[in-house]
Order: sequence, then structure tokens, then C-alpha cells
Amino acid sequence: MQINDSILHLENQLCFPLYAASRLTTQLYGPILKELNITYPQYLVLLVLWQKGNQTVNEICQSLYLESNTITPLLKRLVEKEIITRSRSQKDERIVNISLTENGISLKNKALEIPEQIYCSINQVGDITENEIVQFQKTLFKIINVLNNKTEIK
Amino acid sequence: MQINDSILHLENQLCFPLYAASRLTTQLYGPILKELNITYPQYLVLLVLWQKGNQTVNEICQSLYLESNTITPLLKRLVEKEIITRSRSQKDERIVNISLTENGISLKNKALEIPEQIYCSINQVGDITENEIVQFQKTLFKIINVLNNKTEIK
DNA sequence: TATATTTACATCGCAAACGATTAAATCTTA
DNA sequence: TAAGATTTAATCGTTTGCGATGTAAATATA
Repeated sequence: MQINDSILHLENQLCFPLYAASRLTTQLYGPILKELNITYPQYLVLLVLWQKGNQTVNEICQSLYLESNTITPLLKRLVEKEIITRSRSQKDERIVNISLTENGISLKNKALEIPEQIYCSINQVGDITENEIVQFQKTLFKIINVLNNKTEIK
Repeated sequence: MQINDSILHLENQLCFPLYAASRLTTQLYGPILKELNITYPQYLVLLVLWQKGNQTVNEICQSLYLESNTITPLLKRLVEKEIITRSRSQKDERIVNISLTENGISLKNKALEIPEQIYCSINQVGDITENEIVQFQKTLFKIINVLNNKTEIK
């Protein structure tokens, strides 16, 4: 049954290299973000806030494809670190608005160096061309869109 | 500072779409694997065992780019489910050997249908060509190799 | 206006992930 | 062979991720 078996081989899966590459990439951020005293998912939330300004919990969830059950506790930790503030909307009490503190705003300056550092790490070997990365990212977003629409329909 | 800022935009990161695509893909497995009563990381361990036969904890860790602090508790859960067994090597008491139970072996037959189901889900829109997936996977493994060698050197 | 439905977050419980550390067995080498 | 280094798993504590469910506010509908 060698032929049938091979479809279950690790290296023939799409999911596995995606999973592994994601984790290894995240690990790359670890030491860098530790200097800012934040984690990688916390960094992603800050990217959203730096880019788009004040956001509701729901908007952050949609940007990152995460649910409130993940984001809510994470945001509370960012509040404890005095990087963001949370406040209920007055118009609609269901909505929680997230704002950056002065502290959170100024973190952005330190973060500006991060993408370059990461890019260098991945490209150090020089095995991956610029073009390849561009195409790679395009495919990633295609996959994200397919899967995100799929789960939204439910 | 628009020009500088854009390097921190979500859609310009490589890490973020990788992270999002990985999670969304994993979510796709959820309902399918629930029928086998296993989780996605547990499924990956089983892929290794089905493919390579009995493995040490260390071999599983290397195959999946995970550490023992993640794998050990996961393996204990698979033991509880009577899918695998654990036993210390007699030659070298440090080593723990992992074997599939009869139950674990027979799970493979059910799993044979999974890759096809997943492939259909991702390809349903028809927006992603076969060729694109192949190239995509190649880039993934390049990234994995670069990052894995990097962390090994430490 | 009363009731039902939807929306926006939050809570709970469990399973990963992972950095840091530990413990025990084995190997090296002086 | 004894001391030190290395290897292999395991333990601990924290954060994340997520399915399932709950709650309160807002909206739709009867």
C-alpha cells in the first residue's frame, strides 16, 4: 500500500509545513519582542492599532481572524502593561473600544526596526528570492480568503 | 511618516499571513479529526508514527520541530486514549520509545480520506492552481530549513 | 409594546506552545 | 576511573487558541 500511504506522509501535507513555518517564524520574534515586553500575538494587536488607530474588539478580531475568547484576555494583559486602555462605548454599551496609551504609541518607534531584522533572518541564506516571497505571500492571502469565507458562512 | 509606517502594516508582514493561514487551516481539520477523537497536533504525531513506525520522543520532536515540553504531555494524552504506548529503552534509560497500539494502527484507515477532504476545501474556489500549491510548499520548506538551522546553532 | 433575534464581548475548560529549569542516564576526557 | 559535559525527557508556569456557552445590550418583528 505504499502508493496510498504516501498521501499521509508529513512532507506531502500542506498543513504541516504551514504549521511548522508559522511556529518557527513566531519563535524568531520571541527574543526581539521580549525587549518590548510583549508577545507575538500582542504585537499583532499593536500592529492593528498602530495602523488603524482606535479599534473595537470586534474590529481587532476581524483583522487578525481571531475570536473574542482569545482577544479579550490578551487585551486585559495589555491593559495591565499599560499599553492600551479599554472602555465601553457610550452609544452602544455592547462595544468595547481599545485605545493606545502614550506608552503604547511610543512603542511603535522601537517596533519600526523589527521587520528589517526579521527579513534579514529569513533571507540570510539567500536561498529565497524577493519574487518568491511576493508570490508566496499572494498564495497565503488566497488561502486565508478561501478559509475565512468558508468559516464565515456557517 | 506614511512611508515608514507601512512596513508595520499587517498586510506587509510575512509572519502574519503565515500565522493566520496556519490557524485557519488547522481549524479546517477540527471537525474531521473530532470524528477520530484526536486533535490536530495529535494527528501530526500519528502521521509520523504511521509513516516511520516506532519512534523515540526525540525523533518525533525533530520531525515536527517541537520540543519535549510540548510533546510529552501530548503523548500522555494519546496513551490515555489507548492510541499509543510509551516505554523506556532498555539499552538507554533516557530514551522513551513510542509505539502504536492496534487501535492506533487501525485509525490510519480512517485517516486516509482526510487529505482529499482538506484539499477539496482549500481548492473549492478554484482560485489556486496545482502548480501554485507546489511552489508554495517549496517556499514553505525553504523557510522551515532556514529557521530550523538557525535555532539549532544556538 | 412585548417578544424574539441578533450582536458584541466575556467566561469556562482544555489542549497546545514554549521559555526556563530540572533530573537522570550516558558519554568524554583528563 | 572520577569529574565534568552532554543527551533525553520531564516539570513548571504563562500565554495562546478555540469550542461551547453565557450575558447583556440593541435591534427586529409580531
